[in-house]
Amino acid sequence: MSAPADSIEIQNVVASTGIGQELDLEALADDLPGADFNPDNFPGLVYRTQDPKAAALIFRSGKIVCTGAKSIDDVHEALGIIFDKLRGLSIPVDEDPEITVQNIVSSADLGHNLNLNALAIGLGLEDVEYEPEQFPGLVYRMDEPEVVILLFGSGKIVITGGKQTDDAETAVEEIVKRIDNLGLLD
Amino acid sequence: RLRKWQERIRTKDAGERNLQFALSEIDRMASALGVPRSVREVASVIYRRALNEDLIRGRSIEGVATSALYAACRQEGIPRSLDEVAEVSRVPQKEIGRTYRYISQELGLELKPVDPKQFVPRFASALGLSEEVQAKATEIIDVSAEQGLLSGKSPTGFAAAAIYAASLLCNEKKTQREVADVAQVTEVTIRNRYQEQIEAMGFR
DNA sequence: ACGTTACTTTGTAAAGC
DNA sequence: GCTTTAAAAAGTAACGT
Repeated sequence: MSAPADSIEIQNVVASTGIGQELDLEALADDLPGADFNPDNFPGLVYRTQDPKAAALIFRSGKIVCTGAKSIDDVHEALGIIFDKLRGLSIPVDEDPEITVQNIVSSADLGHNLNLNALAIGLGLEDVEYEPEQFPGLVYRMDEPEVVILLFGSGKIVITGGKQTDDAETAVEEIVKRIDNLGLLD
Repeated sequence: RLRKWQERIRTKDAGERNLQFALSEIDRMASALGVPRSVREVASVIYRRALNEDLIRGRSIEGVATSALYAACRQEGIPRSLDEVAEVSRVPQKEIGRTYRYISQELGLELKPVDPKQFVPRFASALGLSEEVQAKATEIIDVSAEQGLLSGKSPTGFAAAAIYAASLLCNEKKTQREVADVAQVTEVTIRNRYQEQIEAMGFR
């Protein structure tokens, strides 16, 4: 018996932090190999780490957004690399900058095909957005935990909007319950 | 005082002109789409509700008017695809879709997903196909939807494939290109849905 | 008729228009 | 609202061969 919750895989973690120091992004763009900085398009400088793979958006204020990491540990590792790189450029970086997880995106597999039409009506049209002409997934906004779940006909799902590691697991257990109660888990 | 009053009148006049503009646009688009007067009236009601609930702030009048018409078509059971609605509107399809989702949610329209069968009479008659083909296409949609093939699929593509399959089965063959043109989907989509549907029907 | 690439949806922070 | 970044899901579309 493989529970759907066991199939959960974190796909992306978004976090924010700050070094407590203003930055000259023009100079940083020259000193950081591989940095992308197009102030006309976007005010942040984009810097990618290879291991772990992640992308950081670095702003003039010293605030940083890290995205693309596969775990919270990877977020800390990637940001640690960036902090050290900045220190290597003689930029003062706070001792242990606070890192806040803002969003965790996970995928999972319910192990059954889903009738999305029946599910849209069963879960309640007021809480559901299902417009297959525009997107093949059914969008379900859950209150507890406060996450958004995308459900597909294959039974594969995406859970996003959570800030805690166990939000996805709680959400999967809850959605399975609700679908099962509707008799829509084949 | 006087200035305040003049502004109220000016605002009221502007609001009145905007409403008239929106309603005339709904009328124009409805005519271009060939939908009955009843649908225009439903669209007008939806637009006025959106106006009363202040849903237009931050959105274009034309976008809300177009979305109201799109919603009205669905509510009345004679849906137009977003592509078709976008063709007669000056608002991009993406914005119509986004605005529709917003007003639908805010007004609690709770419209059920579009049923592919609702496109069959219109697409089939545009292709000059008989009642027999329409009945067959409807049957194909029912059978394949019951077998779970509809989830996530575009209603127009699903209907187009069923009409293509039915035209073959009834010896009134239309090419994939002809069906694709009236349904505004690609031949690739018709091919993919068609393969699944004939298998669901037990043909091969 | 393939294969590849790219766009649709969800969430989230950042600074500025 | 928009701009940018990341990742998954599955469908659709538009390329080129």
